[in-house]
Amino acid sequence: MGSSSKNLFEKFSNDSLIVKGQRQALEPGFIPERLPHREKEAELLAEILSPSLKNYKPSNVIIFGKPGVGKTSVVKFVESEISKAMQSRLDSKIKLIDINCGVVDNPYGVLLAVGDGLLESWEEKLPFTGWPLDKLYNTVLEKVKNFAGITIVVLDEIDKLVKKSGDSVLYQLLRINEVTNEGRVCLLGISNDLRFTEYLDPRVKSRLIEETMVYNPYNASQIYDILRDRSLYAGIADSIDESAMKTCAALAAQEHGDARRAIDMLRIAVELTEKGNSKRIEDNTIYEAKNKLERDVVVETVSTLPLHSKLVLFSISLIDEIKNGGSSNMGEFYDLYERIADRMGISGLTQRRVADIIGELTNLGLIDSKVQSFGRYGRTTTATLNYSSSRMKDIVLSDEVLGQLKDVKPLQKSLPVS
DNA sequence: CATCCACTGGAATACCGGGTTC
DNA sequence: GAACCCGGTATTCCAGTGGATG
Repeated sequence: MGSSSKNLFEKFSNDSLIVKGQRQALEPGFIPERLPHREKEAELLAEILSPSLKNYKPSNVIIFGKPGVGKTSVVKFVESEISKAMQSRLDSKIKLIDINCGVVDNPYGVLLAVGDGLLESWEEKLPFTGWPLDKLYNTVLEKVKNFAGITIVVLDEIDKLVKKSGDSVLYQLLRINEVTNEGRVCLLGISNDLRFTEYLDPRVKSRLIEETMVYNPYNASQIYDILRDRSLYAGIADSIDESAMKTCAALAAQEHGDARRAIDMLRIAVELTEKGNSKRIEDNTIYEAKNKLERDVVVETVSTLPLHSKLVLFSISLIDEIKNGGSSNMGEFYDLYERIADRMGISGLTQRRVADIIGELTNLGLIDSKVQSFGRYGRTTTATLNYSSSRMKDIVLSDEVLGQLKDVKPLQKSLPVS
């Protein structure tokens, strides 16, 4: 590489022309001290959880709301307030345990996280696999008893956990309070999906959902206030056009009132402006940022796909290409997929599995798919690409292993016109 | 209303990482 | 430390099902 005398990081560490405050205020994980338009929610949640300060078990709570409506922020905020309040009350014993069920979505993992959360500093961590579940459960139970305080378990994206692994862990955690009086467990669930409770056993449901809160999407002016607040933290308020901020808020409001998205857009707009050595963020910077964000999301999701999913996507792209944007059915893309896998010396998955992969790709928004029935002639799943086939191909082919497919063309077999 | 294709749910299998037992 | 137990994950295997059309 270059051997310039400059330090590699020099050009990155220069003071920004735009960001004069905390840059983290524009990052996804940032928890501000103020929560514009969520003050009441934070207060209510604090009220619900307040018995814990007096060593009583608070009601279990579920918070519902679409992505980016401040659920996690409110919870994190209230958590930190509880921690602060605890310091002035020596009589309260509270343990806060955060579990992201998007990452940990199986019973073992959840129990493990609770157990590890209750670990005394000198204790060894629990094994992350190997133990029978009941043994793990019993150790966790012991730890709850030993702690003899209020253990608040926050289950972010709890709907994912339930959809994947059922409600058995929830049942176990809830049961702790019936098995012992030394130490209480309080569950706080956060869910994107209003209907996930349908998957719950009625007994779990009634005990888990003692309180519910529903957070509504933000409207444009609320998002504007949030952006304004963040831009103050980040010290960029002077560098951004009023109308750019409004545009940013309006764009995000259109998409389900997702404040996270608005902040992402703002952050990218800042980065673009810095790269362009410009000093002001204007309307068009926001539009650029929006495009970049969308591109990045597609690249990110496609490039992290498992090999076979990529192959399936690639097959659909190829067919899309030769059909000039047409959709393809299971017969077509499965056939092609098998040939491609064969050519790479990989054994192809069964059609059953590919059907599931189609479902996954559809959930990710990369393709659209639906089952079509042709009556007497059976039925099939048809898939349509949501992005241009050339772009999709490029992204898939950027995979190390898949680069060798650059020259692959689908054999021009009989492709029935739909 | 039978028919046809493949969709679909669930059980079965294989494999992995890691603890436990003797 | 070999053999076995345990739970998780990925995939296959199999049988039952769906639904428009002819």
